[in-house]
Amino acid sequence: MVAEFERYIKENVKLSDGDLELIRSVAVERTVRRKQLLLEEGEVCRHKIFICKGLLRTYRTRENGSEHVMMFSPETWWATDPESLNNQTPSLYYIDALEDSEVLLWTKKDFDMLCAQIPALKAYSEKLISINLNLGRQRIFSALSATPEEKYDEFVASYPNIFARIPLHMVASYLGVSLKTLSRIRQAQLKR
Amino acid sequence: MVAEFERYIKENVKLSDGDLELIRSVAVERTVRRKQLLLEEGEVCRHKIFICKGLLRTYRTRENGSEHVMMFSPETWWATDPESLNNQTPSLYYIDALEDSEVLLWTKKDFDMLCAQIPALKAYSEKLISINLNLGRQRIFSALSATPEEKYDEFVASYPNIFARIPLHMVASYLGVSLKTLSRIRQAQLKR
DNA sequence: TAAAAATAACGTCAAATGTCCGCATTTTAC
DNA sequence: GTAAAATGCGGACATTTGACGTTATTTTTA
Repeated sequence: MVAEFERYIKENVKLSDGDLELIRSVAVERTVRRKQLLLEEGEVCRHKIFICKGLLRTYRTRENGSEHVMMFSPETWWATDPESLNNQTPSLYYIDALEDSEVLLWTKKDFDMLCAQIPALKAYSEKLISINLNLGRQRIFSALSATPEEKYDEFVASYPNIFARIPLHMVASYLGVSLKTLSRIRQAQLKR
Repeated sequence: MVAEFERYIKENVKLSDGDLELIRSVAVERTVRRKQLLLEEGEVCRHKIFICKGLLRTYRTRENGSEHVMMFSPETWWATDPESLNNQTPSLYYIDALEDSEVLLWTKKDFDMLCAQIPALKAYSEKLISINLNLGRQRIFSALSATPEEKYDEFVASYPNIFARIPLHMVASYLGVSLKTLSRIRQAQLKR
């Protein structure tokens, strides 16, 4: 399971063998079964999660119980609730597995230590944050300005790999439209 | 004009007198008239902007010319396009002044230098980024799950100060609803 | 101060969207 | 292997929303 992470991290961060060993030494391996939760609302998020294999979903609910998908995390991506993790406050999010998955976990304490020891990792971590910020902005703009069909097309084009692996009602939830609307869009596109 | 910034920064970052002087020495003061642009689509964003006085708006347009407000920045807030600033790529955004404003500007180069020299500033900058990330997430969740009326109520409650200073059609644009819908909501609330 | 622009409400109408329902098919779990 | 659950389509209906045009009022600008 660690092999996937090694490949990923070597591609993205220039590390000495010692650095890599250090990072690995504080990582915890874990397998997660489909539908299993890694984080629950109200709980304090304890880890940064790297997905070696599988697919995670981060979502949030409203008082009425409706679920709203914030993010999908397939292999070689990360998942966590940074707000809860950094501030040690109860999380508003759920993270669960859409497929049986293999993940690596780091506690905040250990990850902070790693960043302090390994400047290149710290820099990469900052880069990821900045990418996330941009993706978030893009999504807000899309939510404000795009039609449901445009949102759908964007999603399929941006995440073809993920798209094929998740049920449509979760795509709808991610896009902020009803499954009904998504069905209609797909029907209309089929007829062309 | 610098006085506002001094008060702000002293409240939030522990700085030596020398640090403060250094930060000030590379800042450029500028006054902006209402409707004037500080950043235009296609241009590379050159500055981090601190608003001492006034109100800025960051927005983006679609091919059809529609405007979508990403952010309002009143006094003691910041504005910039981090993506364009960091990567020196053409921006997708406009930044303009909704009121006659007074701002301080730092180039990326100078701000990077400041962060390298002053760890406390770097840390604060990171904290701001993380706050922004959380606000972005919150807004996405709201876009996905809230009704127009809930979005409106949230906005008024969260930014009462800003709300009173901007035209309703810009509130509507920020919320991602039409002015018509916003009018209806307000009328309905008046009748209660 | 007068003309022009911006702002926001309102009415009407058509289109888009959501909710609720059932149904068929596939997938999952015991 | 079978029962149960999940998935996704479709119809009917009510509601919401947006587009467009009009008007009144306020604000800006020359």
